[in-house]
Amino acid sequence: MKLQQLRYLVEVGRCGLNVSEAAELLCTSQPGVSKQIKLLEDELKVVVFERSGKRLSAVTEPGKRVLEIADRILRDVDNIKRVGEEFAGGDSGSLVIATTHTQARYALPSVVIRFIERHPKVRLSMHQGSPTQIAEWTIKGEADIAIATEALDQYPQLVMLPVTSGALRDRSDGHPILGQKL
Amino acid sequence: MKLQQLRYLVEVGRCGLNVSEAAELLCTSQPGVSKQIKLLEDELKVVVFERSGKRLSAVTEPGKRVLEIADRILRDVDNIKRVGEEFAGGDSGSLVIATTHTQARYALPSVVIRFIERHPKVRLSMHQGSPTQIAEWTIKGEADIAIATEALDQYPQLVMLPVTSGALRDRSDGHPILGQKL
DNA sequence: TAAAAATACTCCATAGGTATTTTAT
DNA sequence: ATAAAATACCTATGGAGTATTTTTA
Repeated sequence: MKLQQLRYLVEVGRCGLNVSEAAELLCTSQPGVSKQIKLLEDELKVVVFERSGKRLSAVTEPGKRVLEIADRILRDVDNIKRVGEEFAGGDSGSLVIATTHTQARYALPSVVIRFIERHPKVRLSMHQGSPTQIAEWTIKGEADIAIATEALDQYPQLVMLPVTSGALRDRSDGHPILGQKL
Repeated sequence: MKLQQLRYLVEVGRCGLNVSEAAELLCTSQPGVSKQIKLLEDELKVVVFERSGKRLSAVTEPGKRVLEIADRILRDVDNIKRVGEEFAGGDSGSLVIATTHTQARYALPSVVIRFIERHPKVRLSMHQGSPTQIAEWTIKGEADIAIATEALDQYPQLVMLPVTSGALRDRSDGHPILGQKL
């Protein structure tokens, strides 16, 4: 099994089973993609794509599972490539979090601990206040981000990112800003 | 980046940074392992292993993170290889779970749903009872496994597997029997 | 008939092996 | 003195490209 093969597989899945289109996007040749996909299917002994004659027509049940895992692997490959940048000079500075007492006490501690471990060069500070206060701090630039469950949507000057428990459960690659799971 | 390189990396980590020993276990040559590890370090721009002269002496901080992700990738590679077997003929039959009312209501539903999705050919049935009852059912062979938080350790005829929340959190590859995370 | 997949072949980059040297216990 | 890692070099596998044929929508 080669990582390339997983890339080919996933890209073909994304392109609605159009091998030629996938090859185009991957900057490679169509025969190469066809060949590697077959080799991988042989190795895994799993038919990932149903064929009607020569065209690919559907993703089989086991194929869906294979694509799912392949996708996770490729995301992890991206993660591993980012480790260098994270620990390089760029990953230093300071981050000011404004949040409510509740968040600071319950949701954040575990996240903060991991954030510090992972970004040791970042000076992290937290300011606690009411939802209104933390929003205003963030607007003034006194804080970089505000974390709360209410009131933040009242401020059009702020970009709001949803952090529902559902969204977090579904994102195995972590929150886009926090870079980790809660 | 090649999967082999990740294997080499992880194995060297496991062998206490002894490249020769790792090469032995991997059934390959020491120079090959040394070379591939360097190539990977160059590509990622991450020094994974600290060197004192020619010997490897420690794992760097970013290196720890790389090893962590590499390990996860390799586990997923194993998972993808198992998909074939899971969906092959072997993965059919029936499984009888004996459990308490509490487990059946709270812990198990989500696990059971995923188990059914993943093993569609397995006829799954659940019997609810007291801890004592379910233990006896399992001993008699009326059930295949018993799931409970108490009393099961009283029966020497049963093999007991711990399923504490801590154990589950730490196993990203899932429970040995359930084959998935709770 | 037009677009997409398979087949046939060719090439060359590189993973991995052997032999050897260097270096750290 | 010994065992481990690096270096040098060589070989051969297989990934990827081009050209072509086959197929089905």
